[in-house]
Amino acid sequence: MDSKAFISSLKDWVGKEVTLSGWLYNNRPSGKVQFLILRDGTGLCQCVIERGKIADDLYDALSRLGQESSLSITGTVRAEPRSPGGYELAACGAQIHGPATDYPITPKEHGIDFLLQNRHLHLRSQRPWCIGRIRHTVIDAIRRFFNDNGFILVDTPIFTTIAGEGEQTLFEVDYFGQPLHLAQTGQLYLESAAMSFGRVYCFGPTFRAEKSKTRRHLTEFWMVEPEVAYIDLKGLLELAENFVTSIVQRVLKDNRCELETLGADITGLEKIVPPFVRLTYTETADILASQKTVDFMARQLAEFVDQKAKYEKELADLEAQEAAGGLKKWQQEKNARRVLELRAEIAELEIKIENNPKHAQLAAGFRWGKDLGGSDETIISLMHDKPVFVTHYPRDAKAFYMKTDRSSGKVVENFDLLAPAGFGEIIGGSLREDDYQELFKRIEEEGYNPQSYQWYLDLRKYGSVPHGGFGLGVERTVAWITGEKHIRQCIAFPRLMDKIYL
RNA sequence: UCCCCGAUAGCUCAAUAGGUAGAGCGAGCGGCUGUUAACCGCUAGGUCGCAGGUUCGAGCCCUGCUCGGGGAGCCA
Repeated sequence: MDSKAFISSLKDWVGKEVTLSGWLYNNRPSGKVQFLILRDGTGLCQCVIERGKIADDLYDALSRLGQESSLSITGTVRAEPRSPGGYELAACGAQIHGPATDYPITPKEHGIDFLLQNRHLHLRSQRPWCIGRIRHTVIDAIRRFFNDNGFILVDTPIFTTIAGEGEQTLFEVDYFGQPLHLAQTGQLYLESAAMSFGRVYCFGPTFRAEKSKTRRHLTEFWMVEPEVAYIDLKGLLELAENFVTSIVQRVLKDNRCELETLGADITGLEKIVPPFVRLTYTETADILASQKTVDFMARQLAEFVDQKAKYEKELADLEAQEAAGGLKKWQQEKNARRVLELRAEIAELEIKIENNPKHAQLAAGFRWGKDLGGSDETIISLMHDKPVFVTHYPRDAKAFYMKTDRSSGKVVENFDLLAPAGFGEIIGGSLREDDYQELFKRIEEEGYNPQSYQWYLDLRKYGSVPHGGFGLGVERTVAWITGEKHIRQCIAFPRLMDKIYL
């Protein structure tokens, strides 16, 4: 008797006969035995097919089967360290469902454009699979954290009339003849819900028409936003650090295997526990313009140059070996692979070497009053191995709804959270201006029409309370945790500036 | 909107100083009892992004365009 099983639970089936259904990941046939790697969505398993144990014509059909053909294999489970998941299947039967030929994505390297053109298939590959599973954990941890801490979920509208940040980064839509735009934040709606439930959060897609072609930007991304009544900035920072810590700890617990496959910095993630670093904007500005940063950037540059020289030497050595000849075929192959890796690393370093002086110059020229740029955030986050809160930005550089710090008048009670090791911003948040007159003034200063904000102003008219919240970008969080360089890999179907593949 | 880089076989990349295009993978066929992006042999596969120009001769040099990558601004 055989039973249906999933690869992730094979440890419970050792010695028993089961049927696995999935897709062919790779096949290594030989005359008398073939090793067939099956993936079923829960993992990879090596299936051993011996000639004689199954019908000859089935054996031959299997050996000719193309990558990603769908099939079921029946066999006995046994522990086998040489199999990807630690267990293998000694096959006694198989059924081919959908043979595939010429699957475009091979086990070799591909360029990013090709992979995005084939994103519908690329999702089956190891890296997207690992990242997708971690994303699932991150989202589950987010919901659990808020649900377990007394937050009520409020779904805010996607078609909206109201702008959170500046007015220029919105996607306009024609709503039965009326111009509307896609939500770039649920925050303003959430503030009114917080006055009902006390602690609320919203979680959904967010749309921004920013023309940013960088590895940190998508035009459609997922953001979770908590909003809390009766909270001060100190409380908000504590909430944020407990929140981020809970996400990281959950991934460490549930997805260690995926993190290892991806080559993520697990020891770095293990350091993510409260308290995080706290800096004010003013302190940050001083650091950026200081000799410390000049030295830091110089040291970074020297490291890059040094590393590049090392890679170049290795590359030259490999090429010399190649030219000398006499290498075994497999050694040539291995070298060729390393050469590709080295070229990619060198290209990456060249970009860093090129950007370093520009970023150093931007930092050195930093003057109080400017918003922190992406490169400035990178520098600060590179200096720490824990997340960094930067608080109290200049009022003029920030959105109208942020609460002016009453002790200075020039800064707002806000914060950004920078993920460590150079990743940069994953959270932006603030206390909200809760005084009617102050808020009205700010709306006018920004040139907005107060009438559009009538209901928002109402919240300050009827029982206003100190309150605040923040937004965490899911893809950025996933990219930081997984060590993925580009956030387009952290969502199944990314929307990029000027580009939608599928 | 601005700055930098790139486009050669289905894929990833080579082509020294301008001299009529190569490798690996993938595909097809054959071989191999345990492989780990297996290995060995053979076969097929290219209008060098597009349009001009320089030259006896252009993948390589020049101009324009298209597409892609990275970065600045802005931000999650």
